[in-house]
Amino acid sequence: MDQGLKETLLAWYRATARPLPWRGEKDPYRVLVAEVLLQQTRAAQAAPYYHRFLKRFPTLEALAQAPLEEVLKVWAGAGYYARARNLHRLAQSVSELPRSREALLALPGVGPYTAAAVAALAFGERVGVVDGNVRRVLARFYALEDPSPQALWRLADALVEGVDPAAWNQALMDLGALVCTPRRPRCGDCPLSPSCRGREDPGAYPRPRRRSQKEEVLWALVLLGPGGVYLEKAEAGRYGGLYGVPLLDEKAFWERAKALGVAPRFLGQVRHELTHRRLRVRVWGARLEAPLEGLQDPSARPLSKLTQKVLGKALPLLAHEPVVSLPDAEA
DNA sequence: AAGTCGGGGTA
DNA sequence: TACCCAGACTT
Repeated sequence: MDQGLKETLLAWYRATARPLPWRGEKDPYRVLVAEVLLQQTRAAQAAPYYHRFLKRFPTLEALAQAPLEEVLKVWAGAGYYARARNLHRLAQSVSELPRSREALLALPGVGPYTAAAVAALAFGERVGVVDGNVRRVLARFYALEDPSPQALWRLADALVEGVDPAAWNQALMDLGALVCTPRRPRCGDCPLSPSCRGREDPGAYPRPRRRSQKEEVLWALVLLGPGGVYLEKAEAGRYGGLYGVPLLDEKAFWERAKALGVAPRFLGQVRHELTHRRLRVRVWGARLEAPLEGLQDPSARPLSKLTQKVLGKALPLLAHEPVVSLPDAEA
């Protein structure tokens, strides 16, 4: 790509840039928060969380001093909760963000993309940034069916010569998001189109990755009693750090119901889609008249969207359920 | 290298 | 429905 074409893309960017909340931001902490939120997340989806997060945790120090549960409450709904846990750990591990890509890469939750993005956008380091958009733009421009990450990073680093790193990298990402889209790219509006080797068959570059989606059936136990809903905190792994109703396979579900001494009834089903899983949750519940350790107010805890769906199904039904006496736990 | 981790948008 | 999104970490 010659210098003239780069200038053309930069001019397109100046005229077309999306007015995103973090656009032009130079404060490294705020850039970091944006980049972590943007991992595998569309800009439009990340934007409201970006505002909420920075209002509640305006500085690295404020984040470090907050309890993890508070951090997760702000993150709740955004998905990939390890990002929030890692960001919190990061804040507690350094008092100031390092200024180089190399040093940033050592931080928890900061991989090649985030390290390069913070280095280039906040500190102006001359490094290329490769995200899903840039991968697609470069694969098409150079007609690469299955480019290796190493090849893409080398290309991106080479391309940032002679341009402003912050503007250039964001221009490439915006081009991918607005024009060089995965399907039906708008080649007629693309400033790179005259030199693009993939223009005749953009769908071929890069080759689509197929992913399998597995079915998973889970059983949810919703107990409503004095003091609220029975919630437990998930450990590491899926929904780690968040609160939710017990979500188990069939066998464990009945064991748990027996251990808690409850006789739940079927309330309905909830579907939930993840990238690699198709969850079908059978929702069972009961009302309790006696207090039970673990009954609490769900709105006071960080909850996943899945838990919100399950509660949304169960609570209206349980609210009309007559209070039944607890069966004997030994029965 | 392959699996796992959320949730939502698009064609 | 299938694929993807301003990826990172574990196995």
